[in-house]
Amino acid sequence: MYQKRNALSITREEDFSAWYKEVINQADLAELSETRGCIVIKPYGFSIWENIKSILDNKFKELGHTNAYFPLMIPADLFEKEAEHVAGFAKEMAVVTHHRLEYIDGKLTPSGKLETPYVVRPTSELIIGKSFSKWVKSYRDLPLLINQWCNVVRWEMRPRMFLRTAEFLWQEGHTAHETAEEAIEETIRMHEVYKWFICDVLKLFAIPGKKPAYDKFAGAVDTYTVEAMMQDGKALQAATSHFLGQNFAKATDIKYQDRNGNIQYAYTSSWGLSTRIIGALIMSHSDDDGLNLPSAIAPYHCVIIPIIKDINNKENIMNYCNSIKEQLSMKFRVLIDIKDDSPQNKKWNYIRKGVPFICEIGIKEIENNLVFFIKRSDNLKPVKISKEEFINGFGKLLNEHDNFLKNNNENSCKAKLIDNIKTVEELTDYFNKNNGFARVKWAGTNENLAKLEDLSLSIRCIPTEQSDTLGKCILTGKETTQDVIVAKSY
RNA sequence: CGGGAAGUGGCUCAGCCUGGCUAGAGCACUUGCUUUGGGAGCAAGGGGUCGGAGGUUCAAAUCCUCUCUUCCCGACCA
Repeated sequence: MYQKRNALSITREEDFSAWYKEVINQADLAELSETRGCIVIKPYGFSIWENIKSILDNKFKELGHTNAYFPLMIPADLFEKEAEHVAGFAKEMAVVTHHRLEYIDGKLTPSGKLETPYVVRPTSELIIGKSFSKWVKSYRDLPLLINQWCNVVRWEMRPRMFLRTAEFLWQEGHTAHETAEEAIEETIRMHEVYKWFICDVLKLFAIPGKKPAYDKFAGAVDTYTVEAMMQDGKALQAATSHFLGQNFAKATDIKYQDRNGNIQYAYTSSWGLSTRIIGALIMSHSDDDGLNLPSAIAPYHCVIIPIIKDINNKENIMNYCNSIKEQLSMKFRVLIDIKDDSPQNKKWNYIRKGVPFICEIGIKEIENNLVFFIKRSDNLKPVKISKEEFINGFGKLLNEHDNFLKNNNENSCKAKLIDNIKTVEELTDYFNKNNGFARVKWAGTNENLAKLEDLSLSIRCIPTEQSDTLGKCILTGKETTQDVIVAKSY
């Protein structure tokens, strides 16, 4: 006798953004902090980030990059060197102006004003460029392939957990090259890495492409983006890679002597992925029962809940659980939850945390050499199979889990990917009732962009895969072959 | 940053309009007993000074001013 109910108290249908917060809350990923606009990433949430970090870090190293660390605070005047760059970030910089606190009238007051203020890095092109300028003398020093895992600060006006916080964690890769071709090649290589990570590893639905010129990174020549679609049809910029040309090399004086003995400016690239991707994971795979995680980054692949009704069976049951764990632990992340709590509570907690497989092991399983488990991704389907079958087939089960997530997400997103819109009127019509990605023609000029802004829409990217068919620009009517993706975004 | 809403035990909220007994409820927590394979029940118990500062008043969670924070819409945002 039970009532069918969801693990969360609110559904996506009722209120998507309240649901989003509830998923985070119930899965114990993060909480608001004492500091405005900043979150505390709790252990379970952080272990997801650690898994993300470890996969990407290995990939970066495989491709020849090495990690280094640069200062958190950047002399503010360094930003004067790159006009476009500073214009892009000036409005959201935290500025350090004092180096001391004093009690004045019983209140802690900043004192010791700095001659030159510092900004807390919003990104590190300039400070890293300054180091590069010392490290690069000859073409033999190139390419220089550096990555940094760190935090950055952008004073955002409207914070949202993981999606937009004043401080966030990310990696930023910075490279310097002899030629523009090599720097572009590197930019695209890293763009491809992100595409692989986002689509193949995290199983998100995303469209890779280039940013329109007016929307590229401040100071870049070209920006490549992976635009992921969330369940509500909105776009989330999941990772970007920038070809910086010689702009930052000139600003920070990265010069080298080329093969002919001439002094040249290097060509640079930069690329980054942040904790925002955790927001994308939540908004792509989670459901009304909470989080649902792809195996690559799930803190636990399997949680085993011992069901001990009779204390005399405890040892037998624990031995059985341990033997399953031991055999799976070679390849998989397994937890036996021995906390003193009811098995039902445990189960529903792990459902909300998105553990792919939750096993319940009691005397019935032992007597019949079985494993009872539920599949998180398959509508909490209960399954009973032999212990050997479970252990030997666990890799396959995880694959199924991942495929289920991928297909489920892909199907729901593809339904929101439309390509039959030809006019602003049709666009208005569609977005009045729906959200999604509209693939439309755009001639590439900045005319009439306000028509999109009025609909709270923007050009998310110029997809790498183009249809190469001729059509009329949705904004100007000019003939063009160029396809772009138009959507609302986070 | 503009418009709107809200801050009361860990969480969700009632009380405020019309100031006045000891500030309430549900969930969570603790203890005990009975339970346990689709979210257990009963009983007892612990925990809040009402975001902060100032003001009005004999008296403030309640009225006034300022301030901080959060949420929603927008602008902004690689």
